[in-house]
Amino acid sequence: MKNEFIALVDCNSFYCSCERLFRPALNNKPVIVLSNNDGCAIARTDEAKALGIEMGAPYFKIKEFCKKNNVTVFSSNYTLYGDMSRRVMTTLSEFTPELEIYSIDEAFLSLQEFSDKDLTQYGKEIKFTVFQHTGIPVSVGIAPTKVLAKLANKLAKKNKNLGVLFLKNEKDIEEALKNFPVGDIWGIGRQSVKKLAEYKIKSALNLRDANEHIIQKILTIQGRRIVRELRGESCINLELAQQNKKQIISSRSFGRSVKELEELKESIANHITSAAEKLRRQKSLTKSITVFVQTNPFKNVPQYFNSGFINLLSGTSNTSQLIKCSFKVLEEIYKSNFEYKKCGIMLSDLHLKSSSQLDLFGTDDSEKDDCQMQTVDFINTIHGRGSIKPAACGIDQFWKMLSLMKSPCFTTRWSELPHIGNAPSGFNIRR
DNA sequence: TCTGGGGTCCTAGGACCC
DNA sequence: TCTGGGGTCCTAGGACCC
Repeated sequence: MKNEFIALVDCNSFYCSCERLFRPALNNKPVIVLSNNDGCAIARTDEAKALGIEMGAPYFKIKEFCKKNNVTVFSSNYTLYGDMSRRVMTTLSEFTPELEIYSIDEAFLSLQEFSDKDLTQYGKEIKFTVFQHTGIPVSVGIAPTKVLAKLANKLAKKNKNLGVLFLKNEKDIEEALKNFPVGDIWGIGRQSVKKLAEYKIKSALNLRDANEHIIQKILTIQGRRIVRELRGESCINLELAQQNKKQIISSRSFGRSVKELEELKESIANHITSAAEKLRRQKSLTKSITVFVQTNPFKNVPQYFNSGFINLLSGTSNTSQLIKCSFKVLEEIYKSNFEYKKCGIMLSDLHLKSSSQLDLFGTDDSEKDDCQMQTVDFINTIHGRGSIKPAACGIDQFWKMLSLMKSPCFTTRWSELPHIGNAPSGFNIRR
């Protein structure tokens, strides 16, 4: 076996841990964080899991239960989580020259340069330092491949006291795979579990020892890669550079049902505005805009789901132009007399602005447009997101989502900073 | 009353070409 | 009247992830 190892560091119940930072009285208590619109539970502390609250449980179904069991409930506060994530990742980058930020609460670290170290000890150091710097508890899994590191991390999470697991040789790996359900492996979802069950493949060890060709037939090339990774052969590389997005989606459910075209337009304009900001941030242009609208599938009312798209001759990242195009599509797919619950947009066919071609017959307003957009982005950076935006976005935003239990943006807004002497009970003032 | 949102990769199948 | 075969490109949809 090669002497190269990868660590996966994963924050424990990340969103809940962020909320707890400022309410230490909630330590060791059940806490959950809800999705947008206060729809369902998307993060749970161990105490909440122990009470039987499932991932994705609709809040309206567990509301009473939470009240009865003193579960503290938060709406999601992505500004806070994003900021804490940045701090965690900065700390992690001190431990390796090669870091892949995999998601808001997870990162892979190449430990190639440290193979002479005691990696269990190194894992403990990582865990301790992240906690010291940010207050966020993490678990660390270390193994020869990404799939095995993910697996080690899951096992590390079960061992609260240590929270670090290093699979250093064949024996450790075999031991870990033996009782590990195949469905808990990274990349094996529900459909794959069903297919594998037909071949009596139930544990990670079964999968590792299965015939590669058969696995490729039933799970495509991705499945085959997983088998190899389980055998300790690395075939999923670390992605060190932040990749540009290949598509940008913005969509959201409404706080209430929406019927009028004008109302949908306002929402679509907002989606376009935020997607276009992201597009400009990565210095790209889009050539294809998709718009979709949808009624509430959980409600017993006439259902309608439709989407349409428009292809542009030349790429753009200009918000006004994108709004104009999206309205055209929306008008085509809109039908009156439906109660809409959700709508959204997708920008695809993205390419770097530097490599774009001009529309042969179009007039080139791009310089003027660029200047205007740069000014808008600049003002919003200085004065906060949404300080200025197109009139089409509306002002009162009646359709806006619910977020009734949101914590303040402690770390990113001066106005929401905790005050000494005026703090809620159990408040922790941090530097 | 109340069920998230944003992404990627892979494959099958159609369109088209020679 | 004949009703091939191989190649490429594109897209929709499935599956999966956090």
